[in-house]
Amino acid sequence: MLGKTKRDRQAERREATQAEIIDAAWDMTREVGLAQITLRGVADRVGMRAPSLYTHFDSKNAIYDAMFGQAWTECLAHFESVKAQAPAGAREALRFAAHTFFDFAVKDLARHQLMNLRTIPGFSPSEENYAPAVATLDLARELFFSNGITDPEDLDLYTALIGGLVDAQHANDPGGDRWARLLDRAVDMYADHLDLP
Amino acid sequence: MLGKTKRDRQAERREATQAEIIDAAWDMTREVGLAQITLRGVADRVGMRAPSLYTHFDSKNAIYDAMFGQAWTECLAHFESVKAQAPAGAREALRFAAHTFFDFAVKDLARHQLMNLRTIPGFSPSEENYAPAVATLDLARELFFSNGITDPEDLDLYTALIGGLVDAQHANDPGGDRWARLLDRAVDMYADHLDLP
DNA sequence: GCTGTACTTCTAACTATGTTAGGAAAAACT
DNA sequence: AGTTTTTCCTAACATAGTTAGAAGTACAGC
Repeated sequence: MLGKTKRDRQAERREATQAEIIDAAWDMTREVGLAQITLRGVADRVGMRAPSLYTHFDSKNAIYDAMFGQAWTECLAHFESVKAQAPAGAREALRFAAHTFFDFAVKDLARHQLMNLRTIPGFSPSEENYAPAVATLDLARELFFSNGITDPEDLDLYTALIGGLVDAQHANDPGGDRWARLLDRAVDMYADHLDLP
Repeated sequence: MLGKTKRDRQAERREATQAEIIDAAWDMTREVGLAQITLRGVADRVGMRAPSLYTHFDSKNAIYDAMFGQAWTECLAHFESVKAQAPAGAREALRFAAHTFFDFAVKDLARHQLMNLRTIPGFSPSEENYAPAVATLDLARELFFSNGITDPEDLDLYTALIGGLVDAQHANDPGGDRWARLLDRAVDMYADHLDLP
């Protein structure tokens, strides 16, 4: 029997090519840095010439946009994959979430740069590729809710706190742990502030 | 009577020209954004052609470097000018410092971007122009010391906390106050954590 | 006052990069 | 088989930072 819906080989190949292009873009990013990738370099890695990339992406920023979406989709998937392992107590849950995010951010600096820092001049994510970032935050919101933390400002304070530690670590001691080791203390401070058990 | 040391008109003019150039660079920054300034644009504003700037600065990044130094020098001066107004209690002093820094950062986003965010690809400040940033942090360290907070980790946590709020405000709600209004709460949380009166 | 030296600015040009125009080749459809 | 659509190419443009080398300017010493 044939597949129910006839496969669209053309669309499949197109998607595969696009995936190949962003993979190549990540490759080059890890070699030369996020801002230093060039269309000619990316094209080389997939055996094309630069202008051909325009068949698949409207601009260089559109490539960044796709990378942004992919990174946050990964992040969302990661959070969902460890969601079940979240411990029971509110305090422990917040600590777990903090570590999950922090480790993910520190694991790949270029990725973190694209996801969380406004580092590419002129680039801002499209609505479409911003969606998984929103979804990830929703997941955090959910976790907070299920632990009785419902005030949006509480979550804002938490994200600023954890984000501040990540950024400080990234900017002032990359590869080290000067701020990483403050993470548990920070979460405890926050949990105490909310009178969590 | 003549001045004791003969004036070096050449050096004077040179410095004046350099100052004019960074002023023009700030001008253009405020019009088009920090990353979008061009040597030709800056040169135009001082009645020159782009290559002439190389008589005064080694590269575009050297101009950013000078701007960086100037911005932190301003910041240091600002901190020193309000230092005397710092209130007596430790908690109040921390709150005062937080507001001073936060307001300074939010007042000029481009400046904050250059001072605190790694936003210009390939640029990192020279030792020389990083000095006023270090001096500013020393001032904070001093304030902490004089309020009995001596553990370096305590200061690290504080800077990450305040920096996190600034960055969150800047990235997610520029011009608004979604994180700005959490500032006092954050400082109180921190002060409670350190058992400050 | 003239002249040589050092400094400043200029024009012309190079290189790298994102991007567009328009045509050839490949694939898909009828 | 012929037509259309899609993909990729070459050629070229515009903008940017930067370099080379000539022309102009300021000033010290004779």
